[in-house]
Amino acid sequence: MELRTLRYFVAVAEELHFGRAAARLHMSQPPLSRAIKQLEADVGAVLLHRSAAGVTLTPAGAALLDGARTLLDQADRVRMRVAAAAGAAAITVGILSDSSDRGAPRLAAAYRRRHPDVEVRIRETDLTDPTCGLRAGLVDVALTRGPFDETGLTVHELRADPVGAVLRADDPLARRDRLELADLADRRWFQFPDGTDPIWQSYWNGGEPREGPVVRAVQECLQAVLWNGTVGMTPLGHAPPEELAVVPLIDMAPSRVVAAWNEGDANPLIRSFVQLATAAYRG
Amino acid sequence: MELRTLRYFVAVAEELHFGRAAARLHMSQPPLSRAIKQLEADVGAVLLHRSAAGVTLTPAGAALLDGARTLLDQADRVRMRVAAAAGAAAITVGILSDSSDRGAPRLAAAYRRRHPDVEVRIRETDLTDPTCGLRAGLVDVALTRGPFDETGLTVHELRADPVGAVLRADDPLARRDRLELADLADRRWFQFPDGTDPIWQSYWNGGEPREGPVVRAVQECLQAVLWNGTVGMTPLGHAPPEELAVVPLIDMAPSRVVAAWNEGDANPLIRSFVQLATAAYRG
DNA sequence: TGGTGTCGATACCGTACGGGTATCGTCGCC
DNA sequence: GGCGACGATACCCGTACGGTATCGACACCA
Repeated sequence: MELRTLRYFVAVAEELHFGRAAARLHMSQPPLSRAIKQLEADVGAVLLHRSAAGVTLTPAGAALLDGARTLLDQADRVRMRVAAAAGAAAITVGILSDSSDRGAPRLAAAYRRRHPDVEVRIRETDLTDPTCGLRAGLVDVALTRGPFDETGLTVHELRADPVGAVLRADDPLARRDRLELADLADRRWFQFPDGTDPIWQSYWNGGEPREGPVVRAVQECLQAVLWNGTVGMTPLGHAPPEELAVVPLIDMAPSRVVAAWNEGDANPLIRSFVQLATAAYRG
Repeated sequence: MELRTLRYFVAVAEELHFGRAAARLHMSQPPLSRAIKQLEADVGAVLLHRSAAGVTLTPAGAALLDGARTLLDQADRVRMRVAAAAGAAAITVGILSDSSDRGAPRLAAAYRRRHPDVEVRIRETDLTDPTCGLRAGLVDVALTRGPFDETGLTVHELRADPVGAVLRADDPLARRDRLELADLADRRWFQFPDGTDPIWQSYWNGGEPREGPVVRAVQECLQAVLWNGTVGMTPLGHAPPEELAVVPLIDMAPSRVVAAWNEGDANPLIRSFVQLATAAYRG
C-alpha cells in the first residue's frame, strides 16, 4: 500500500471507470488495472466490482476510498509542514535566454506546484555564458544548452535538438532541405565576445575559427543575419522568425538542453529541480 | 514521498545511524542512504545533518519525522478499517504434512501480521494428495510440493530442493556421499495408495514403476525404511531422523515447494498469501 | 442471431528503479 | 600517522512499472 497506488485507487473510485481514471492519471489503462489488482491483493479484499454494467465500490473499497483521501491529504500537509520547517528557502535558476521551449513552462509549473513556498529567482543570461554564472555562484542551477566546459560542474542532459543554419529567406541556400557545414564555408559567420567559453564558441561556429560580427544574444544573431548577411545558428524546433529560413545542418552534433549545477552542491532544491526537469522534458 | 520511503526515514531518524537503521530494515546501508537522499530531493529540504560526530535531525527532519509517524500509523488504521469493512474473512490453507521448513513459520507470521482479522483454517494433508484437495474446493490455496498434475490450477514456485534417498544408517550405500537412481534399481521401494496423482507417484519412484509397501505420510515412509528395509525419499535440508541417513540423488530433478490455487480464483486473500509466501521463502 | 462497440483483463516487452556488493573519502582517535 | 567507523559512491543485477497490442465478455442493435 503505497501513496502512489492509493492515488491510482482514488482516481478509479472517483471515476468508476478504468479508462477515464487512467487518462486522468496520464497513464494507460492496463498498468492501472494491474496496480488496482495488486492493491486488492495487498489489503486482502475486493475493492471494486467490475461488471459489464460498470464499476462499483465494494464496502471495503468505500472504506479505502475514505481512508486514502485523508491519507493523501495528510501527506500533502506533511510536505507543507516540512517545507515550512525548512525555513524560507530560495533557489536561483539561470536560464539561457534562448531555451524558451515547451519544457520550461511545464517545469516551472511543476516546480511551483511542488515547492510553493520556495522563492525562485530567475536570472536570464545571454549567449556569452552558457553556464549562466554557475561557477561564480550567481545561480544555483542552470537550464541551458551544451556544449560548454563542464569541469567543476555536474551536467544532466534533458533533451537533444538538431541544429540548423539561419539564412535570409531569399538566400539561394535557403531553399535546400538540408545543408552541410562545407556549404557555408565561404560565408561570414558571427562570433561571441572575447572570453566566451571556447567549447561553446567553437561548437556554434561549426568547429572552425570564423570571422564576423560579435553577438551576445539570439536576437542579435538573427539581426546579424538580416542586416549583415551572416550565417546564423539555432536549434531546430521553434518556428523560424519572419524573413528568415532555418535549414537543418546534417553534420553538426545536436545541441543538448541540460540542467547543470556546481559539482558537490547538495542543495536538495537543486536535486528536486533536476528531477522535475527530467520529467518535464520527457513528456 | 512514498510510505516505504517514510518508513526508511523514520528508522534512520530514530536510530540516528544509517547502518543500524539499515539492519533494522533488513537491508544494506547504501540503498538506504540513497533513498534518504532522494527523499530530501523530493521534499526539497535537508532532513539530516551527517557529520563525523553522528547524524542529527534538522528542523525539517524533525517535522517530517513527526508527520511520517502519524502518516504510517494512519495507514495501518486504514488497512484495519478496510479489512473490517470487507467483513469476517477466512481462508483455508492446505499444507502438505511434509513441508515443515523454515519458510512456513515466517509465512504464517507475515500473514497473520498482515491480515490479523482473517481466520486462517489449516488443513494438513498426507502424501496421497499433493494438491491438498484444491480441486475439490477443500482448500483455497495449497502450500505443497511438486510435481503433480497442474491442469486447472495455477502453480507458483517458491523454492526448489534437491532430493535424497533415505536409507538405514547401516546400509552399505549410506556411506556414499551421492547416489544415482541406478544404484537403487534392485531395492524395494514404496508406493502411494491407488488413485494418487500419477505424476507425483512417478516422481517419487524415480520415474519407474516400483513395488513396495503403501505409505500415506512421511512418517510411514520413514518407518518403512526402518522396518521393511525399503528405499525412502525426502527433500534435502532437514536433518535426517535418528538411525537413518539421507544421501543426495544426483540424477533426480529437484522437488519444488509451491503455492497453488484454482485457476481463475480471484480471491485477494489468496494473492496476498502467494505474495507473502514468495517473500518468506526468498529471505 | 450475428455484428459491433465498449471496457476491463491479459500477454509481452523495454526501461528504470530498488536492491545488492565492493570500495572510497573523511574524520575522530589512539 | 595508522586505524577504525561510517556515510557516500560506483557498479551490477533483477524486479516491477509503464507502454503497446490483443483478447474476452458483454451489452446493444440490426
